[in-house]
Amino acid sequence: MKVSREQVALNRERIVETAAKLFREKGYDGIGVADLMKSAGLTHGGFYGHFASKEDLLAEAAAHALNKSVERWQGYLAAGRDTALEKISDSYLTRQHCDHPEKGCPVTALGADISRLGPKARRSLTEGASAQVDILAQLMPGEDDAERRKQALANYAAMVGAIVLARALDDEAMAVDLLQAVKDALPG
Amino acid sequence: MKVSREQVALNRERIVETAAKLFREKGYDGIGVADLMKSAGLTHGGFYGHFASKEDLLAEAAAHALNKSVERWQGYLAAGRDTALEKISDSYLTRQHCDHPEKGCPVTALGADISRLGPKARRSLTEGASAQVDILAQLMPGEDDAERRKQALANYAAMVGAIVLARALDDEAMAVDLLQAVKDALPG
DNA sequence: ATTATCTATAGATCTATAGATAATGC
DNA sequence: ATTATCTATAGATCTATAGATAATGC
Repeated sequence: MKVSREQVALNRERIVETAAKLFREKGYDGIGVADLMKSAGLTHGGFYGHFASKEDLLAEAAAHALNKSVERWQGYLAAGRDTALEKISDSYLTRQHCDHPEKGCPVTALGADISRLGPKARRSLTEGASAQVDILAQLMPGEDDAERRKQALANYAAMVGAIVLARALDDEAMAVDLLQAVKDALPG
Repeated sequence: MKVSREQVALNRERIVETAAKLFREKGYDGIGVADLMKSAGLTHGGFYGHFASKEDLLAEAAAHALNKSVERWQGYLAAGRDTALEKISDSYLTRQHCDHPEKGCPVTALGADISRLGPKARRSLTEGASAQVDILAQLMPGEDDAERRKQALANYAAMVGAIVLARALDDEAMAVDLLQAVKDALPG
């Protein structure tokens, strides 16, 4: 039942990607290690050869998902500073994002869970959020870097809050209004 | 072991208040019915005489906590339209609020959990959030009601996002910057 | 007599570990 | 020979229910 080193690496990556999806969809406590490994095509007991604990996996899964998000924003930035903010906002502030947490921003789906967990998971989230704020800061108006970073922080908070709220609301019209209000409040 | 009708009502209220505190502190899945009842000074089995399910209790606990928050904001509003927004922001956008989710805004502590639960819990959150947005709308600049509501929605999202993010961050300085950035972005 | 709370438990989870198995890689 | 994954299980939870108990309120 041993597999090649290459397969080990693929299995580990598969566990991380499955976890990134299922944790965002169901929350940290909403999916167990056994079901998660089953989704990844492996058995329960094999998990602990790859990770020391479920919490360690969350830290890695959050980092993985945040990295992909950061890379996408960097792509928007590289494609042109004048359209990047619009691309970010058009992908982030949508019903599509609300309806698919499993593919969306880990901060909105897992922020509250992570705030109750240990330093590893919180570090992953902090690094991802910092990177996203840094990108936003390059797209903000402002006299100096400090002012642009301040604008980036405030607008990032609004984007995160809009998705958390819109997902929890039982009022479709209000959710749509909320997304639009935050979109229209962005600079530019 | 039967108690008076008055005591029944007090016990029920005690369960709701204990739940409002513990759910916000530990998350919906972070506290069990047995421990919750123990904290309220009752036994596990007694719970199901008061509530049909754990999820029903969350809906009631969230409504209870949101009502208290709404009443506080209404108090600020009644005390003077010119200082109300500052009072709201000074109580909401603080480290104190970040450090004490058990006494804080239920949207920030339970929004992600509630978005995965049934209509009762989501309805409670929607009604509370709507009431808070209505209050904020009265404190926003703008030509007409629609414009003020739009401002209120965007600023409410920023406040919610700031707390969710600041709690999850592993970087004290960044958390403080974030709270200040949202505070400074409020109108007035 | 009614009923709110109690004790006890069913049945289903959960994380983590122990030891067996079998394929890789020296 | 080493080791990645497997099966099986320990031990601790979890929600919800059944039936006993004892105090209220007719």
